[in-house]
Amino acid sequence: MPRSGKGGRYHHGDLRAALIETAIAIIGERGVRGFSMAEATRRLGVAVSAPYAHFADRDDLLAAVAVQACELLYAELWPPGEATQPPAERLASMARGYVRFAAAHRPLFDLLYEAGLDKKQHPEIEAAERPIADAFSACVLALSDADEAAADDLATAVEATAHGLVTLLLDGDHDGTTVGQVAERAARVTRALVASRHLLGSP
Amino acid sequence: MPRSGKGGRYHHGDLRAALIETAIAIIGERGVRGFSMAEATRRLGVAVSAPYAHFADRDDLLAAVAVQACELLYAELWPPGEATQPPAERLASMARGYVRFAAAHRPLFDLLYEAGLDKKQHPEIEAAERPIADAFSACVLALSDADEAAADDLATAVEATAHGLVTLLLDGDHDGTTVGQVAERAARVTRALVASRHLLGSP
DNA sequence: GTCTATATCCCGATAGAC
DNA sequence: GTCTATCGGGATATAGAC
Repeated sequence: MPRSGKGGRYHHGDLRAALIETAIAIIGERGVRGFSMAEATRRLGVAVSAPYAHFADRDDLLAAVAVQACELLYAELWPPGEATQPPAERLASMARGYVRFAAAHRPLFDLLYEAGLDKKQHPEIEAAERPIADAFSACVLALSDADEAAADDLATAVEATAHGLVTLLLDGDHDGTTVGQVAERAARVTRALVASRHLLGSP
Repeated sequence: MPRSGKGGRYHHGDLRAALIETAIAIIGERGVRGFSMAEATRRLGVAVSAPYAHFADRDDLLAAVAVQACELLYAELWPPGEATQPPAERLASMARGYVRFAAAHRPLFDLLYEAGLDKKQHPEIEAAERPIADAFSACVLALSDADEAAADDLATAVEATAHGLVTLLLDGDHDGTTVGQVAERAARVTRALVASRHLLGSP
């Protein structure tokens, strides 16, 4: 950690990036609600006012972290080279990836679903989420013979299941179950939903 | 609201209950993280120190609210007279009830899954959750020919799906979908999972 | 059981110097 | 772009009177 001595001027190479990194660390330790600008500046050894040269306010910094979270999630869901698999297996693979991402980057996962960020005021987040939804739609449409209503039913079911499994895992209901086991479970449930997708539609 | 005048002594009929009620209201408006003891006392017109005659600290009050939430959820999942339905329908019915509860009592639902309460330090909460898990197990075991592993697979899948659907609904991905529609969706996904439950087991 | 008063701490954000 | 200094606010929790 570069410091130019007590009280001296301090120039970080890239304070903006350092703030995002530190925010992730703090969120990991104390949760989103436990994050504060003050704590971040303390850890970096900069003045409390320094972040405001890079971010308008606390939410603006959290939004930047959220964007990074989306990019990482997308990379985990859609690894290069998987595009050749059949849609059902890609879907199961995405469910696995979702679980793995949440477990490996819990602070980021929590931020996305627990931060209460106003996405209307942070369109960057919506833009970063778009590719994820698109990757999903591609798989699901292929399994529904381009029937959009059926595709939506299946997509919602798979998304909800993966999300729900992760939540239950992270909230401590894991009686010794490992991340890998939960990921496999998500994949199996996804296959089961695909198999009985004809039951998912409205009557 | 009974007040004995500005500055005068104030005796609420049941401050403990009033605090729980007010906490629910505040959580509903500002979320769990937006709740504070100070705000609660302000709304009730009592001194900031008054709650400490009934609760050790902020978490202790939130734990009491969580217990009440569990009782309400249990009542919604297990309405009297439904015990006679076949297990699959009871299960679908519970999924519906879960969605309805979350939508109707969002502050309480959020508290249960977002509060980060240390359940080890609040065994009352675990005790209040027990009946819910038990009601669930009863349905699922009947559908699995008493195969405990299979029962656990199905239970986890159904729980996760209902939970995930609710989360997606509450987090704003409802493009005009109503609570009733999501509840029906949860019921249908549950039936689909029951139908393909043979796919849920580990290989 | 409730009040008044207070101690202690943390936070977000800004102004102005350099 | 970063620092120093500061304002204004809100939080939890305790002590002691009644």
